[in-house]
Amino acid sequence: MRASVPVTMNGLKTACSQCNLVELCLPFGMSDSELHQLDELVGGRRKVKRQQSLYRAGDPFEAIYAIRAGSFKTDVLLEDGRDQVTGFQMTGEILGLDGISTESHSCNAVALEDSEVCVIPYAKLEQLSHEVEGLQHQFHKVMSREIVRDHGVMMLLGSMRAEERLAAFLLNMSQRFTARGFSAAEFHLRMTREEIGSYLGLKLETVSRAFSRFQEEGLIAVQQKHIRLLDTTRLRKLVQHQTAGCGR
Amino acid sequence: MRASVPVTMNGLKTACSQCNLVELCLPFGMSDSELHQLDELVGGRRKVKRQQSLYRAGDPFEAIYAIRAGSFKTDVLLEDGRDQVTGFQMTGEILGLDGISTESHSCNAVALEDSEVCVIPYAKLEQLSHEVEGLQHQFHKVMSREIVRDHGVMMLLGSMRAEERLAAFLLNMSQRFTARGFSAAEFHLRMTREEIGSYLGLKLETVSRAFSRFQEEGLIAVQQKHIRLLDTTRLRKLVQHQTAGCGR
DNA sequence: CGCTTGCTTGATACGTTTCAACAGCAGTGG
DNA sequence: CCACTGCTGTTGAAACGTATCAAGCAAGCG
Repeated sequence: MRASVPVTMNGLKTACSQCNLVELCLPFGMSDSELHQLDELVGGRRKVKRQQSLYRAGDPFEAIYAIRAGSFKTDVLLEDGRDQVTGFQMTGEILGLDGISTESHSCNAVALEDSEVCVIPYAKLEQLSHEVEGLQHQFHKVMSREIVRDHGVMMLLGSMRAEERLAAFLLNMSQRFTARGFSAAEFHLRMTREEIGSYLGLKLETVSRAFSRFQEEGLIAVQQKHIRLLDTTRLRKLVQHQTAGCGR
Repeated sequence: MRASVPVTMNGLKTACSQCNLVELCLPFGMSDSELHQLDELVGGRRKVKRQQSLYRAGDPFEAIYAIRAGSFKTDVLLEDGRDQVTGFQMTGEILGLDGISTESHSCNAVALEDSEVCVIPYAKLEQLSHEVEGLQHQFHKVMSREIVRDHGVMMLLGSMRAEERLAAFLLNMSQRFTARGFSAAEFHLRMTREEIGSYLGLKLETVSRAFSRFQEEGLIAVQQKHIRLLDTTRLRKLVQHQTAGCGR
């Protein structure tokens, strides 16, 4: 067993075994003894200020990142200026998996608020995967989960209407806040209407209108970025396309 | 080194070292010696007839599949009957990665023509990943590539118009046929207009109209499912949104 | 305080869906 | 062999949802 645990400049331990996010993060489900074997996994921490990027498309791929605090968005840019937000990430979630395939990142990861990540050098992850039973499997699960989530977004973008998309988005957010010990019914969105719109394949005005409509109908209470879900049952029904339906 | 190589009922070898699809498939980039270590990887082959499914959403996850011959689509179904094609897969591509996360499949994989896959038991893959340097990394690349591809589809669904989507689809198809040694300019689509539409987030009529429009403008020649690309340059420009653009 | 940024709301324009009719082709069976 | 049937694809006209353009409001900040 190792004697020392890596320490950041500010003196904080970076060991997974000391982290309270284990059950949300890469080491989920691993035994205590396995957890201690991961002490070396994290190369260090990195702070990222709001609006700054953790990595940009084209950057060489060297590490993946576990969000320790704060939140991020990932987006892809087209030459003509259009961009598409491909996801929002919260604490415990893993960033940078897109980089493995070409050894350079294919999207930008931008902090939505002042944030901090654990840097997990990919070489170290591969190496430890050989030694620590369970790490490999857990890592595969993380990647697979990202694929499944992306399929969900494709479903949303490909076959839902504006209000259904927003309802699905809000319920997804609520569920993820809940998993982190926050209120399921009341939360603060860190992203702008434009970013939500980009993620949902809508213009910001459409997002705004959908918010207003939900509020009129008593489904939610909106105050800028602060959201309260008032009727999750009806919200859930919306996603499943109760409405007679036509248009797109 | 092993003496015997697994053999299917019809007497065909299932070893990757004997397969002509290596450079498209999971073992891509591996050394000859590594390749021989993979002889045990493939548990067997399985034939899937047109319209039949390789696995269905909810099925327990046990193996991933490498397409040996033929092609597939994957799709997700919503309770209300709507479905979304999440991808089309060709020879050498890997199916079933979505199942790792929850240990059960989250989508359906349906053969677009009579096809055959190599069954790769996931337990065996995990085990061999420990032994064979390079397999683990290659597998990660395959998963990462799927994530990157999905982001591309999200971009397409979220911020392109009908004709841009179809152009992107055709160019993608062309590129994949080329990688398999087929003509880049002339190919046969295995999927219906409805399936293309579902994948692109459009109705089949819209897909049909876009095909007709491309034909009128001399970009392509369409005969049912047989497509000839006549002007890939202009097709490529279309994707990059040359058109002034409004609407969605 | 004026400035900027993010959000809301309205009127109009546009692209895609919807509904509907029809054509082409394959498979079936009289 | 040729109706018959079902499936896939094409095309047109109208309806609908979302984008666009534009104006105004609220909040945050130097």
